[in-house]
Amino acid sequence: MNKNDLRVLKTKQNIHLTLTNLLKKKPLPQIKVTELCKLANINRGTFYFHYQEVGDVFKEFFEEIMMDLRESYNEPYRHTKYIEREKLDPETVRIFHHVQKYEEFYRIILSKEVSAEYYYMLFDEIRSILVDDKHTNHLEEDYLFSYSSNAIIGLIIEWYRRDFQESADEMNIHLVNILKLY
Amino acid sequence: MNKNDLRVLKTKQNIHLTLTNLLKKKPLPQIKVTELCKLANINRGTFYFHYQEVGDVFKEFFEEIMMDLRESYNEPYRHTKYIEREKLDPETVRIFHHVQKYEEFYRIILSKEVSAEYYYMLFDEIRSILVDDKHTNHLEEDYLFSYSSNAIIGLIIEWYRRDFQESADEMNIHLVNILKLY
DNA sequence: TATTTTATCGAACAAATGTACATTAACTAT
DNA sequence: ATAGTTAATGTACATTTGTTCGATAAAATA
Repeated sequence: MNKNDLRVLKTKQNIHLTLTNLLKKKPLPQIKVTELCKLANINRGTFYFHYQEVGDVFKEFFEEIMMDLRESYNEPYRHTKYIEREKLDPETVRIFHHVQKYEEFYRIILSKEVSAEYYYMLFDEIRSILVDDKHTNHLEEDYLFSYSSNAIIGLIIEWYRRDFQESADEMNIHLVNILKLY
Repeated sequence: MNKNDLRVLKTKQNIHLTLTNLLKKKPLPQIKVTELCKLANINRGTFYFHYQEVGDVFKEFFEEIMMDLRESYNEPYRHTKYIEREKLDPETVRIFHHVQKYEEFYRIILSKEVSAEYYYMLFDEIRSILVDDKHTNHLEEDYLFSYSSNAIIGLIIEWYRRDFQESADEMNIHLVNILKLY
């Protein structure tokens, strides 16, 4: 299977587009392979040639989102000459803006109906970003990274459950307050 | 459907036992309704009379675990609205001991293959424990609760990924160190 | 004990899954 | 432009799902 083959590109692009449209109408777990293929006008065997389940298509969207997440985090560092930081400065955190940008996707990622796999993909991404900031093999800090990463996701979960009504800037303020006060 | 009917009790007990045995052989998502019913010697229609999917049976196990969690969650969380550093005593934090007690279940709950629903059930339980003694409608603290709850789950995730090799007491030390040092 | 209630069974059904294979059409490389 | 490659198709099949329904056996109740 050559991913540069025009037929493959065309098929995948077709599937991506169809899934995007379907996601506007119904939640991910309710979208069947049969339905997706019928709407995309491709053979069901073709789908199984590329993927195992509908969730695998969504994972390809996920990759792009995680790239943007990483870029969002590094963004403030590009505009400062003080690259070395002892700690994450909440005021420079862009993660909430990133979530807002991909709000519709995060509504799916954070919904309880989907596989937990997406959650852990998000967790791993945030965690590795924190780790990259400060290289260490110390066990205590390994736990700290998992603690901090998931704490931030905890804020995102709360934000999601409040239907993203607050702005990303307000979320940053929440984070700063929590870190300063407690 | 009368849950006190002996036939119901017998059927559910049968299904519970069969699922427990199956979980020793294969992960939850691979267990089919058909397979479960065949082994339990019950009609598939009977299963659908009580549940919608295999995961619903697992949720009944979950209820018991969450009850034990609530009982295990003693000081220093009970009388504080957040994790207060000064009052932390590793001896009094029982959540890691609780996880260790139900280790085999948490291996399922925290596995990426299952539905995210279990994760949020755990999240909600821990969060409500934090909230219970401090009734407040203050927005800032709502976020703090979600932040703290998920931070602790972050530690449990890291522990799970290290195959629960450390003791519950050692996990307590990690938690205390993180709260004191950072 | 007799009567009523209802959980369970067995069978049937449409729909979706997952896989397999020969054929066809689209693409690549020369 | 041609030949070789392979993605995509169409078809088939066994399995699972989710639901329905009448019959039956087991339980509740009086």
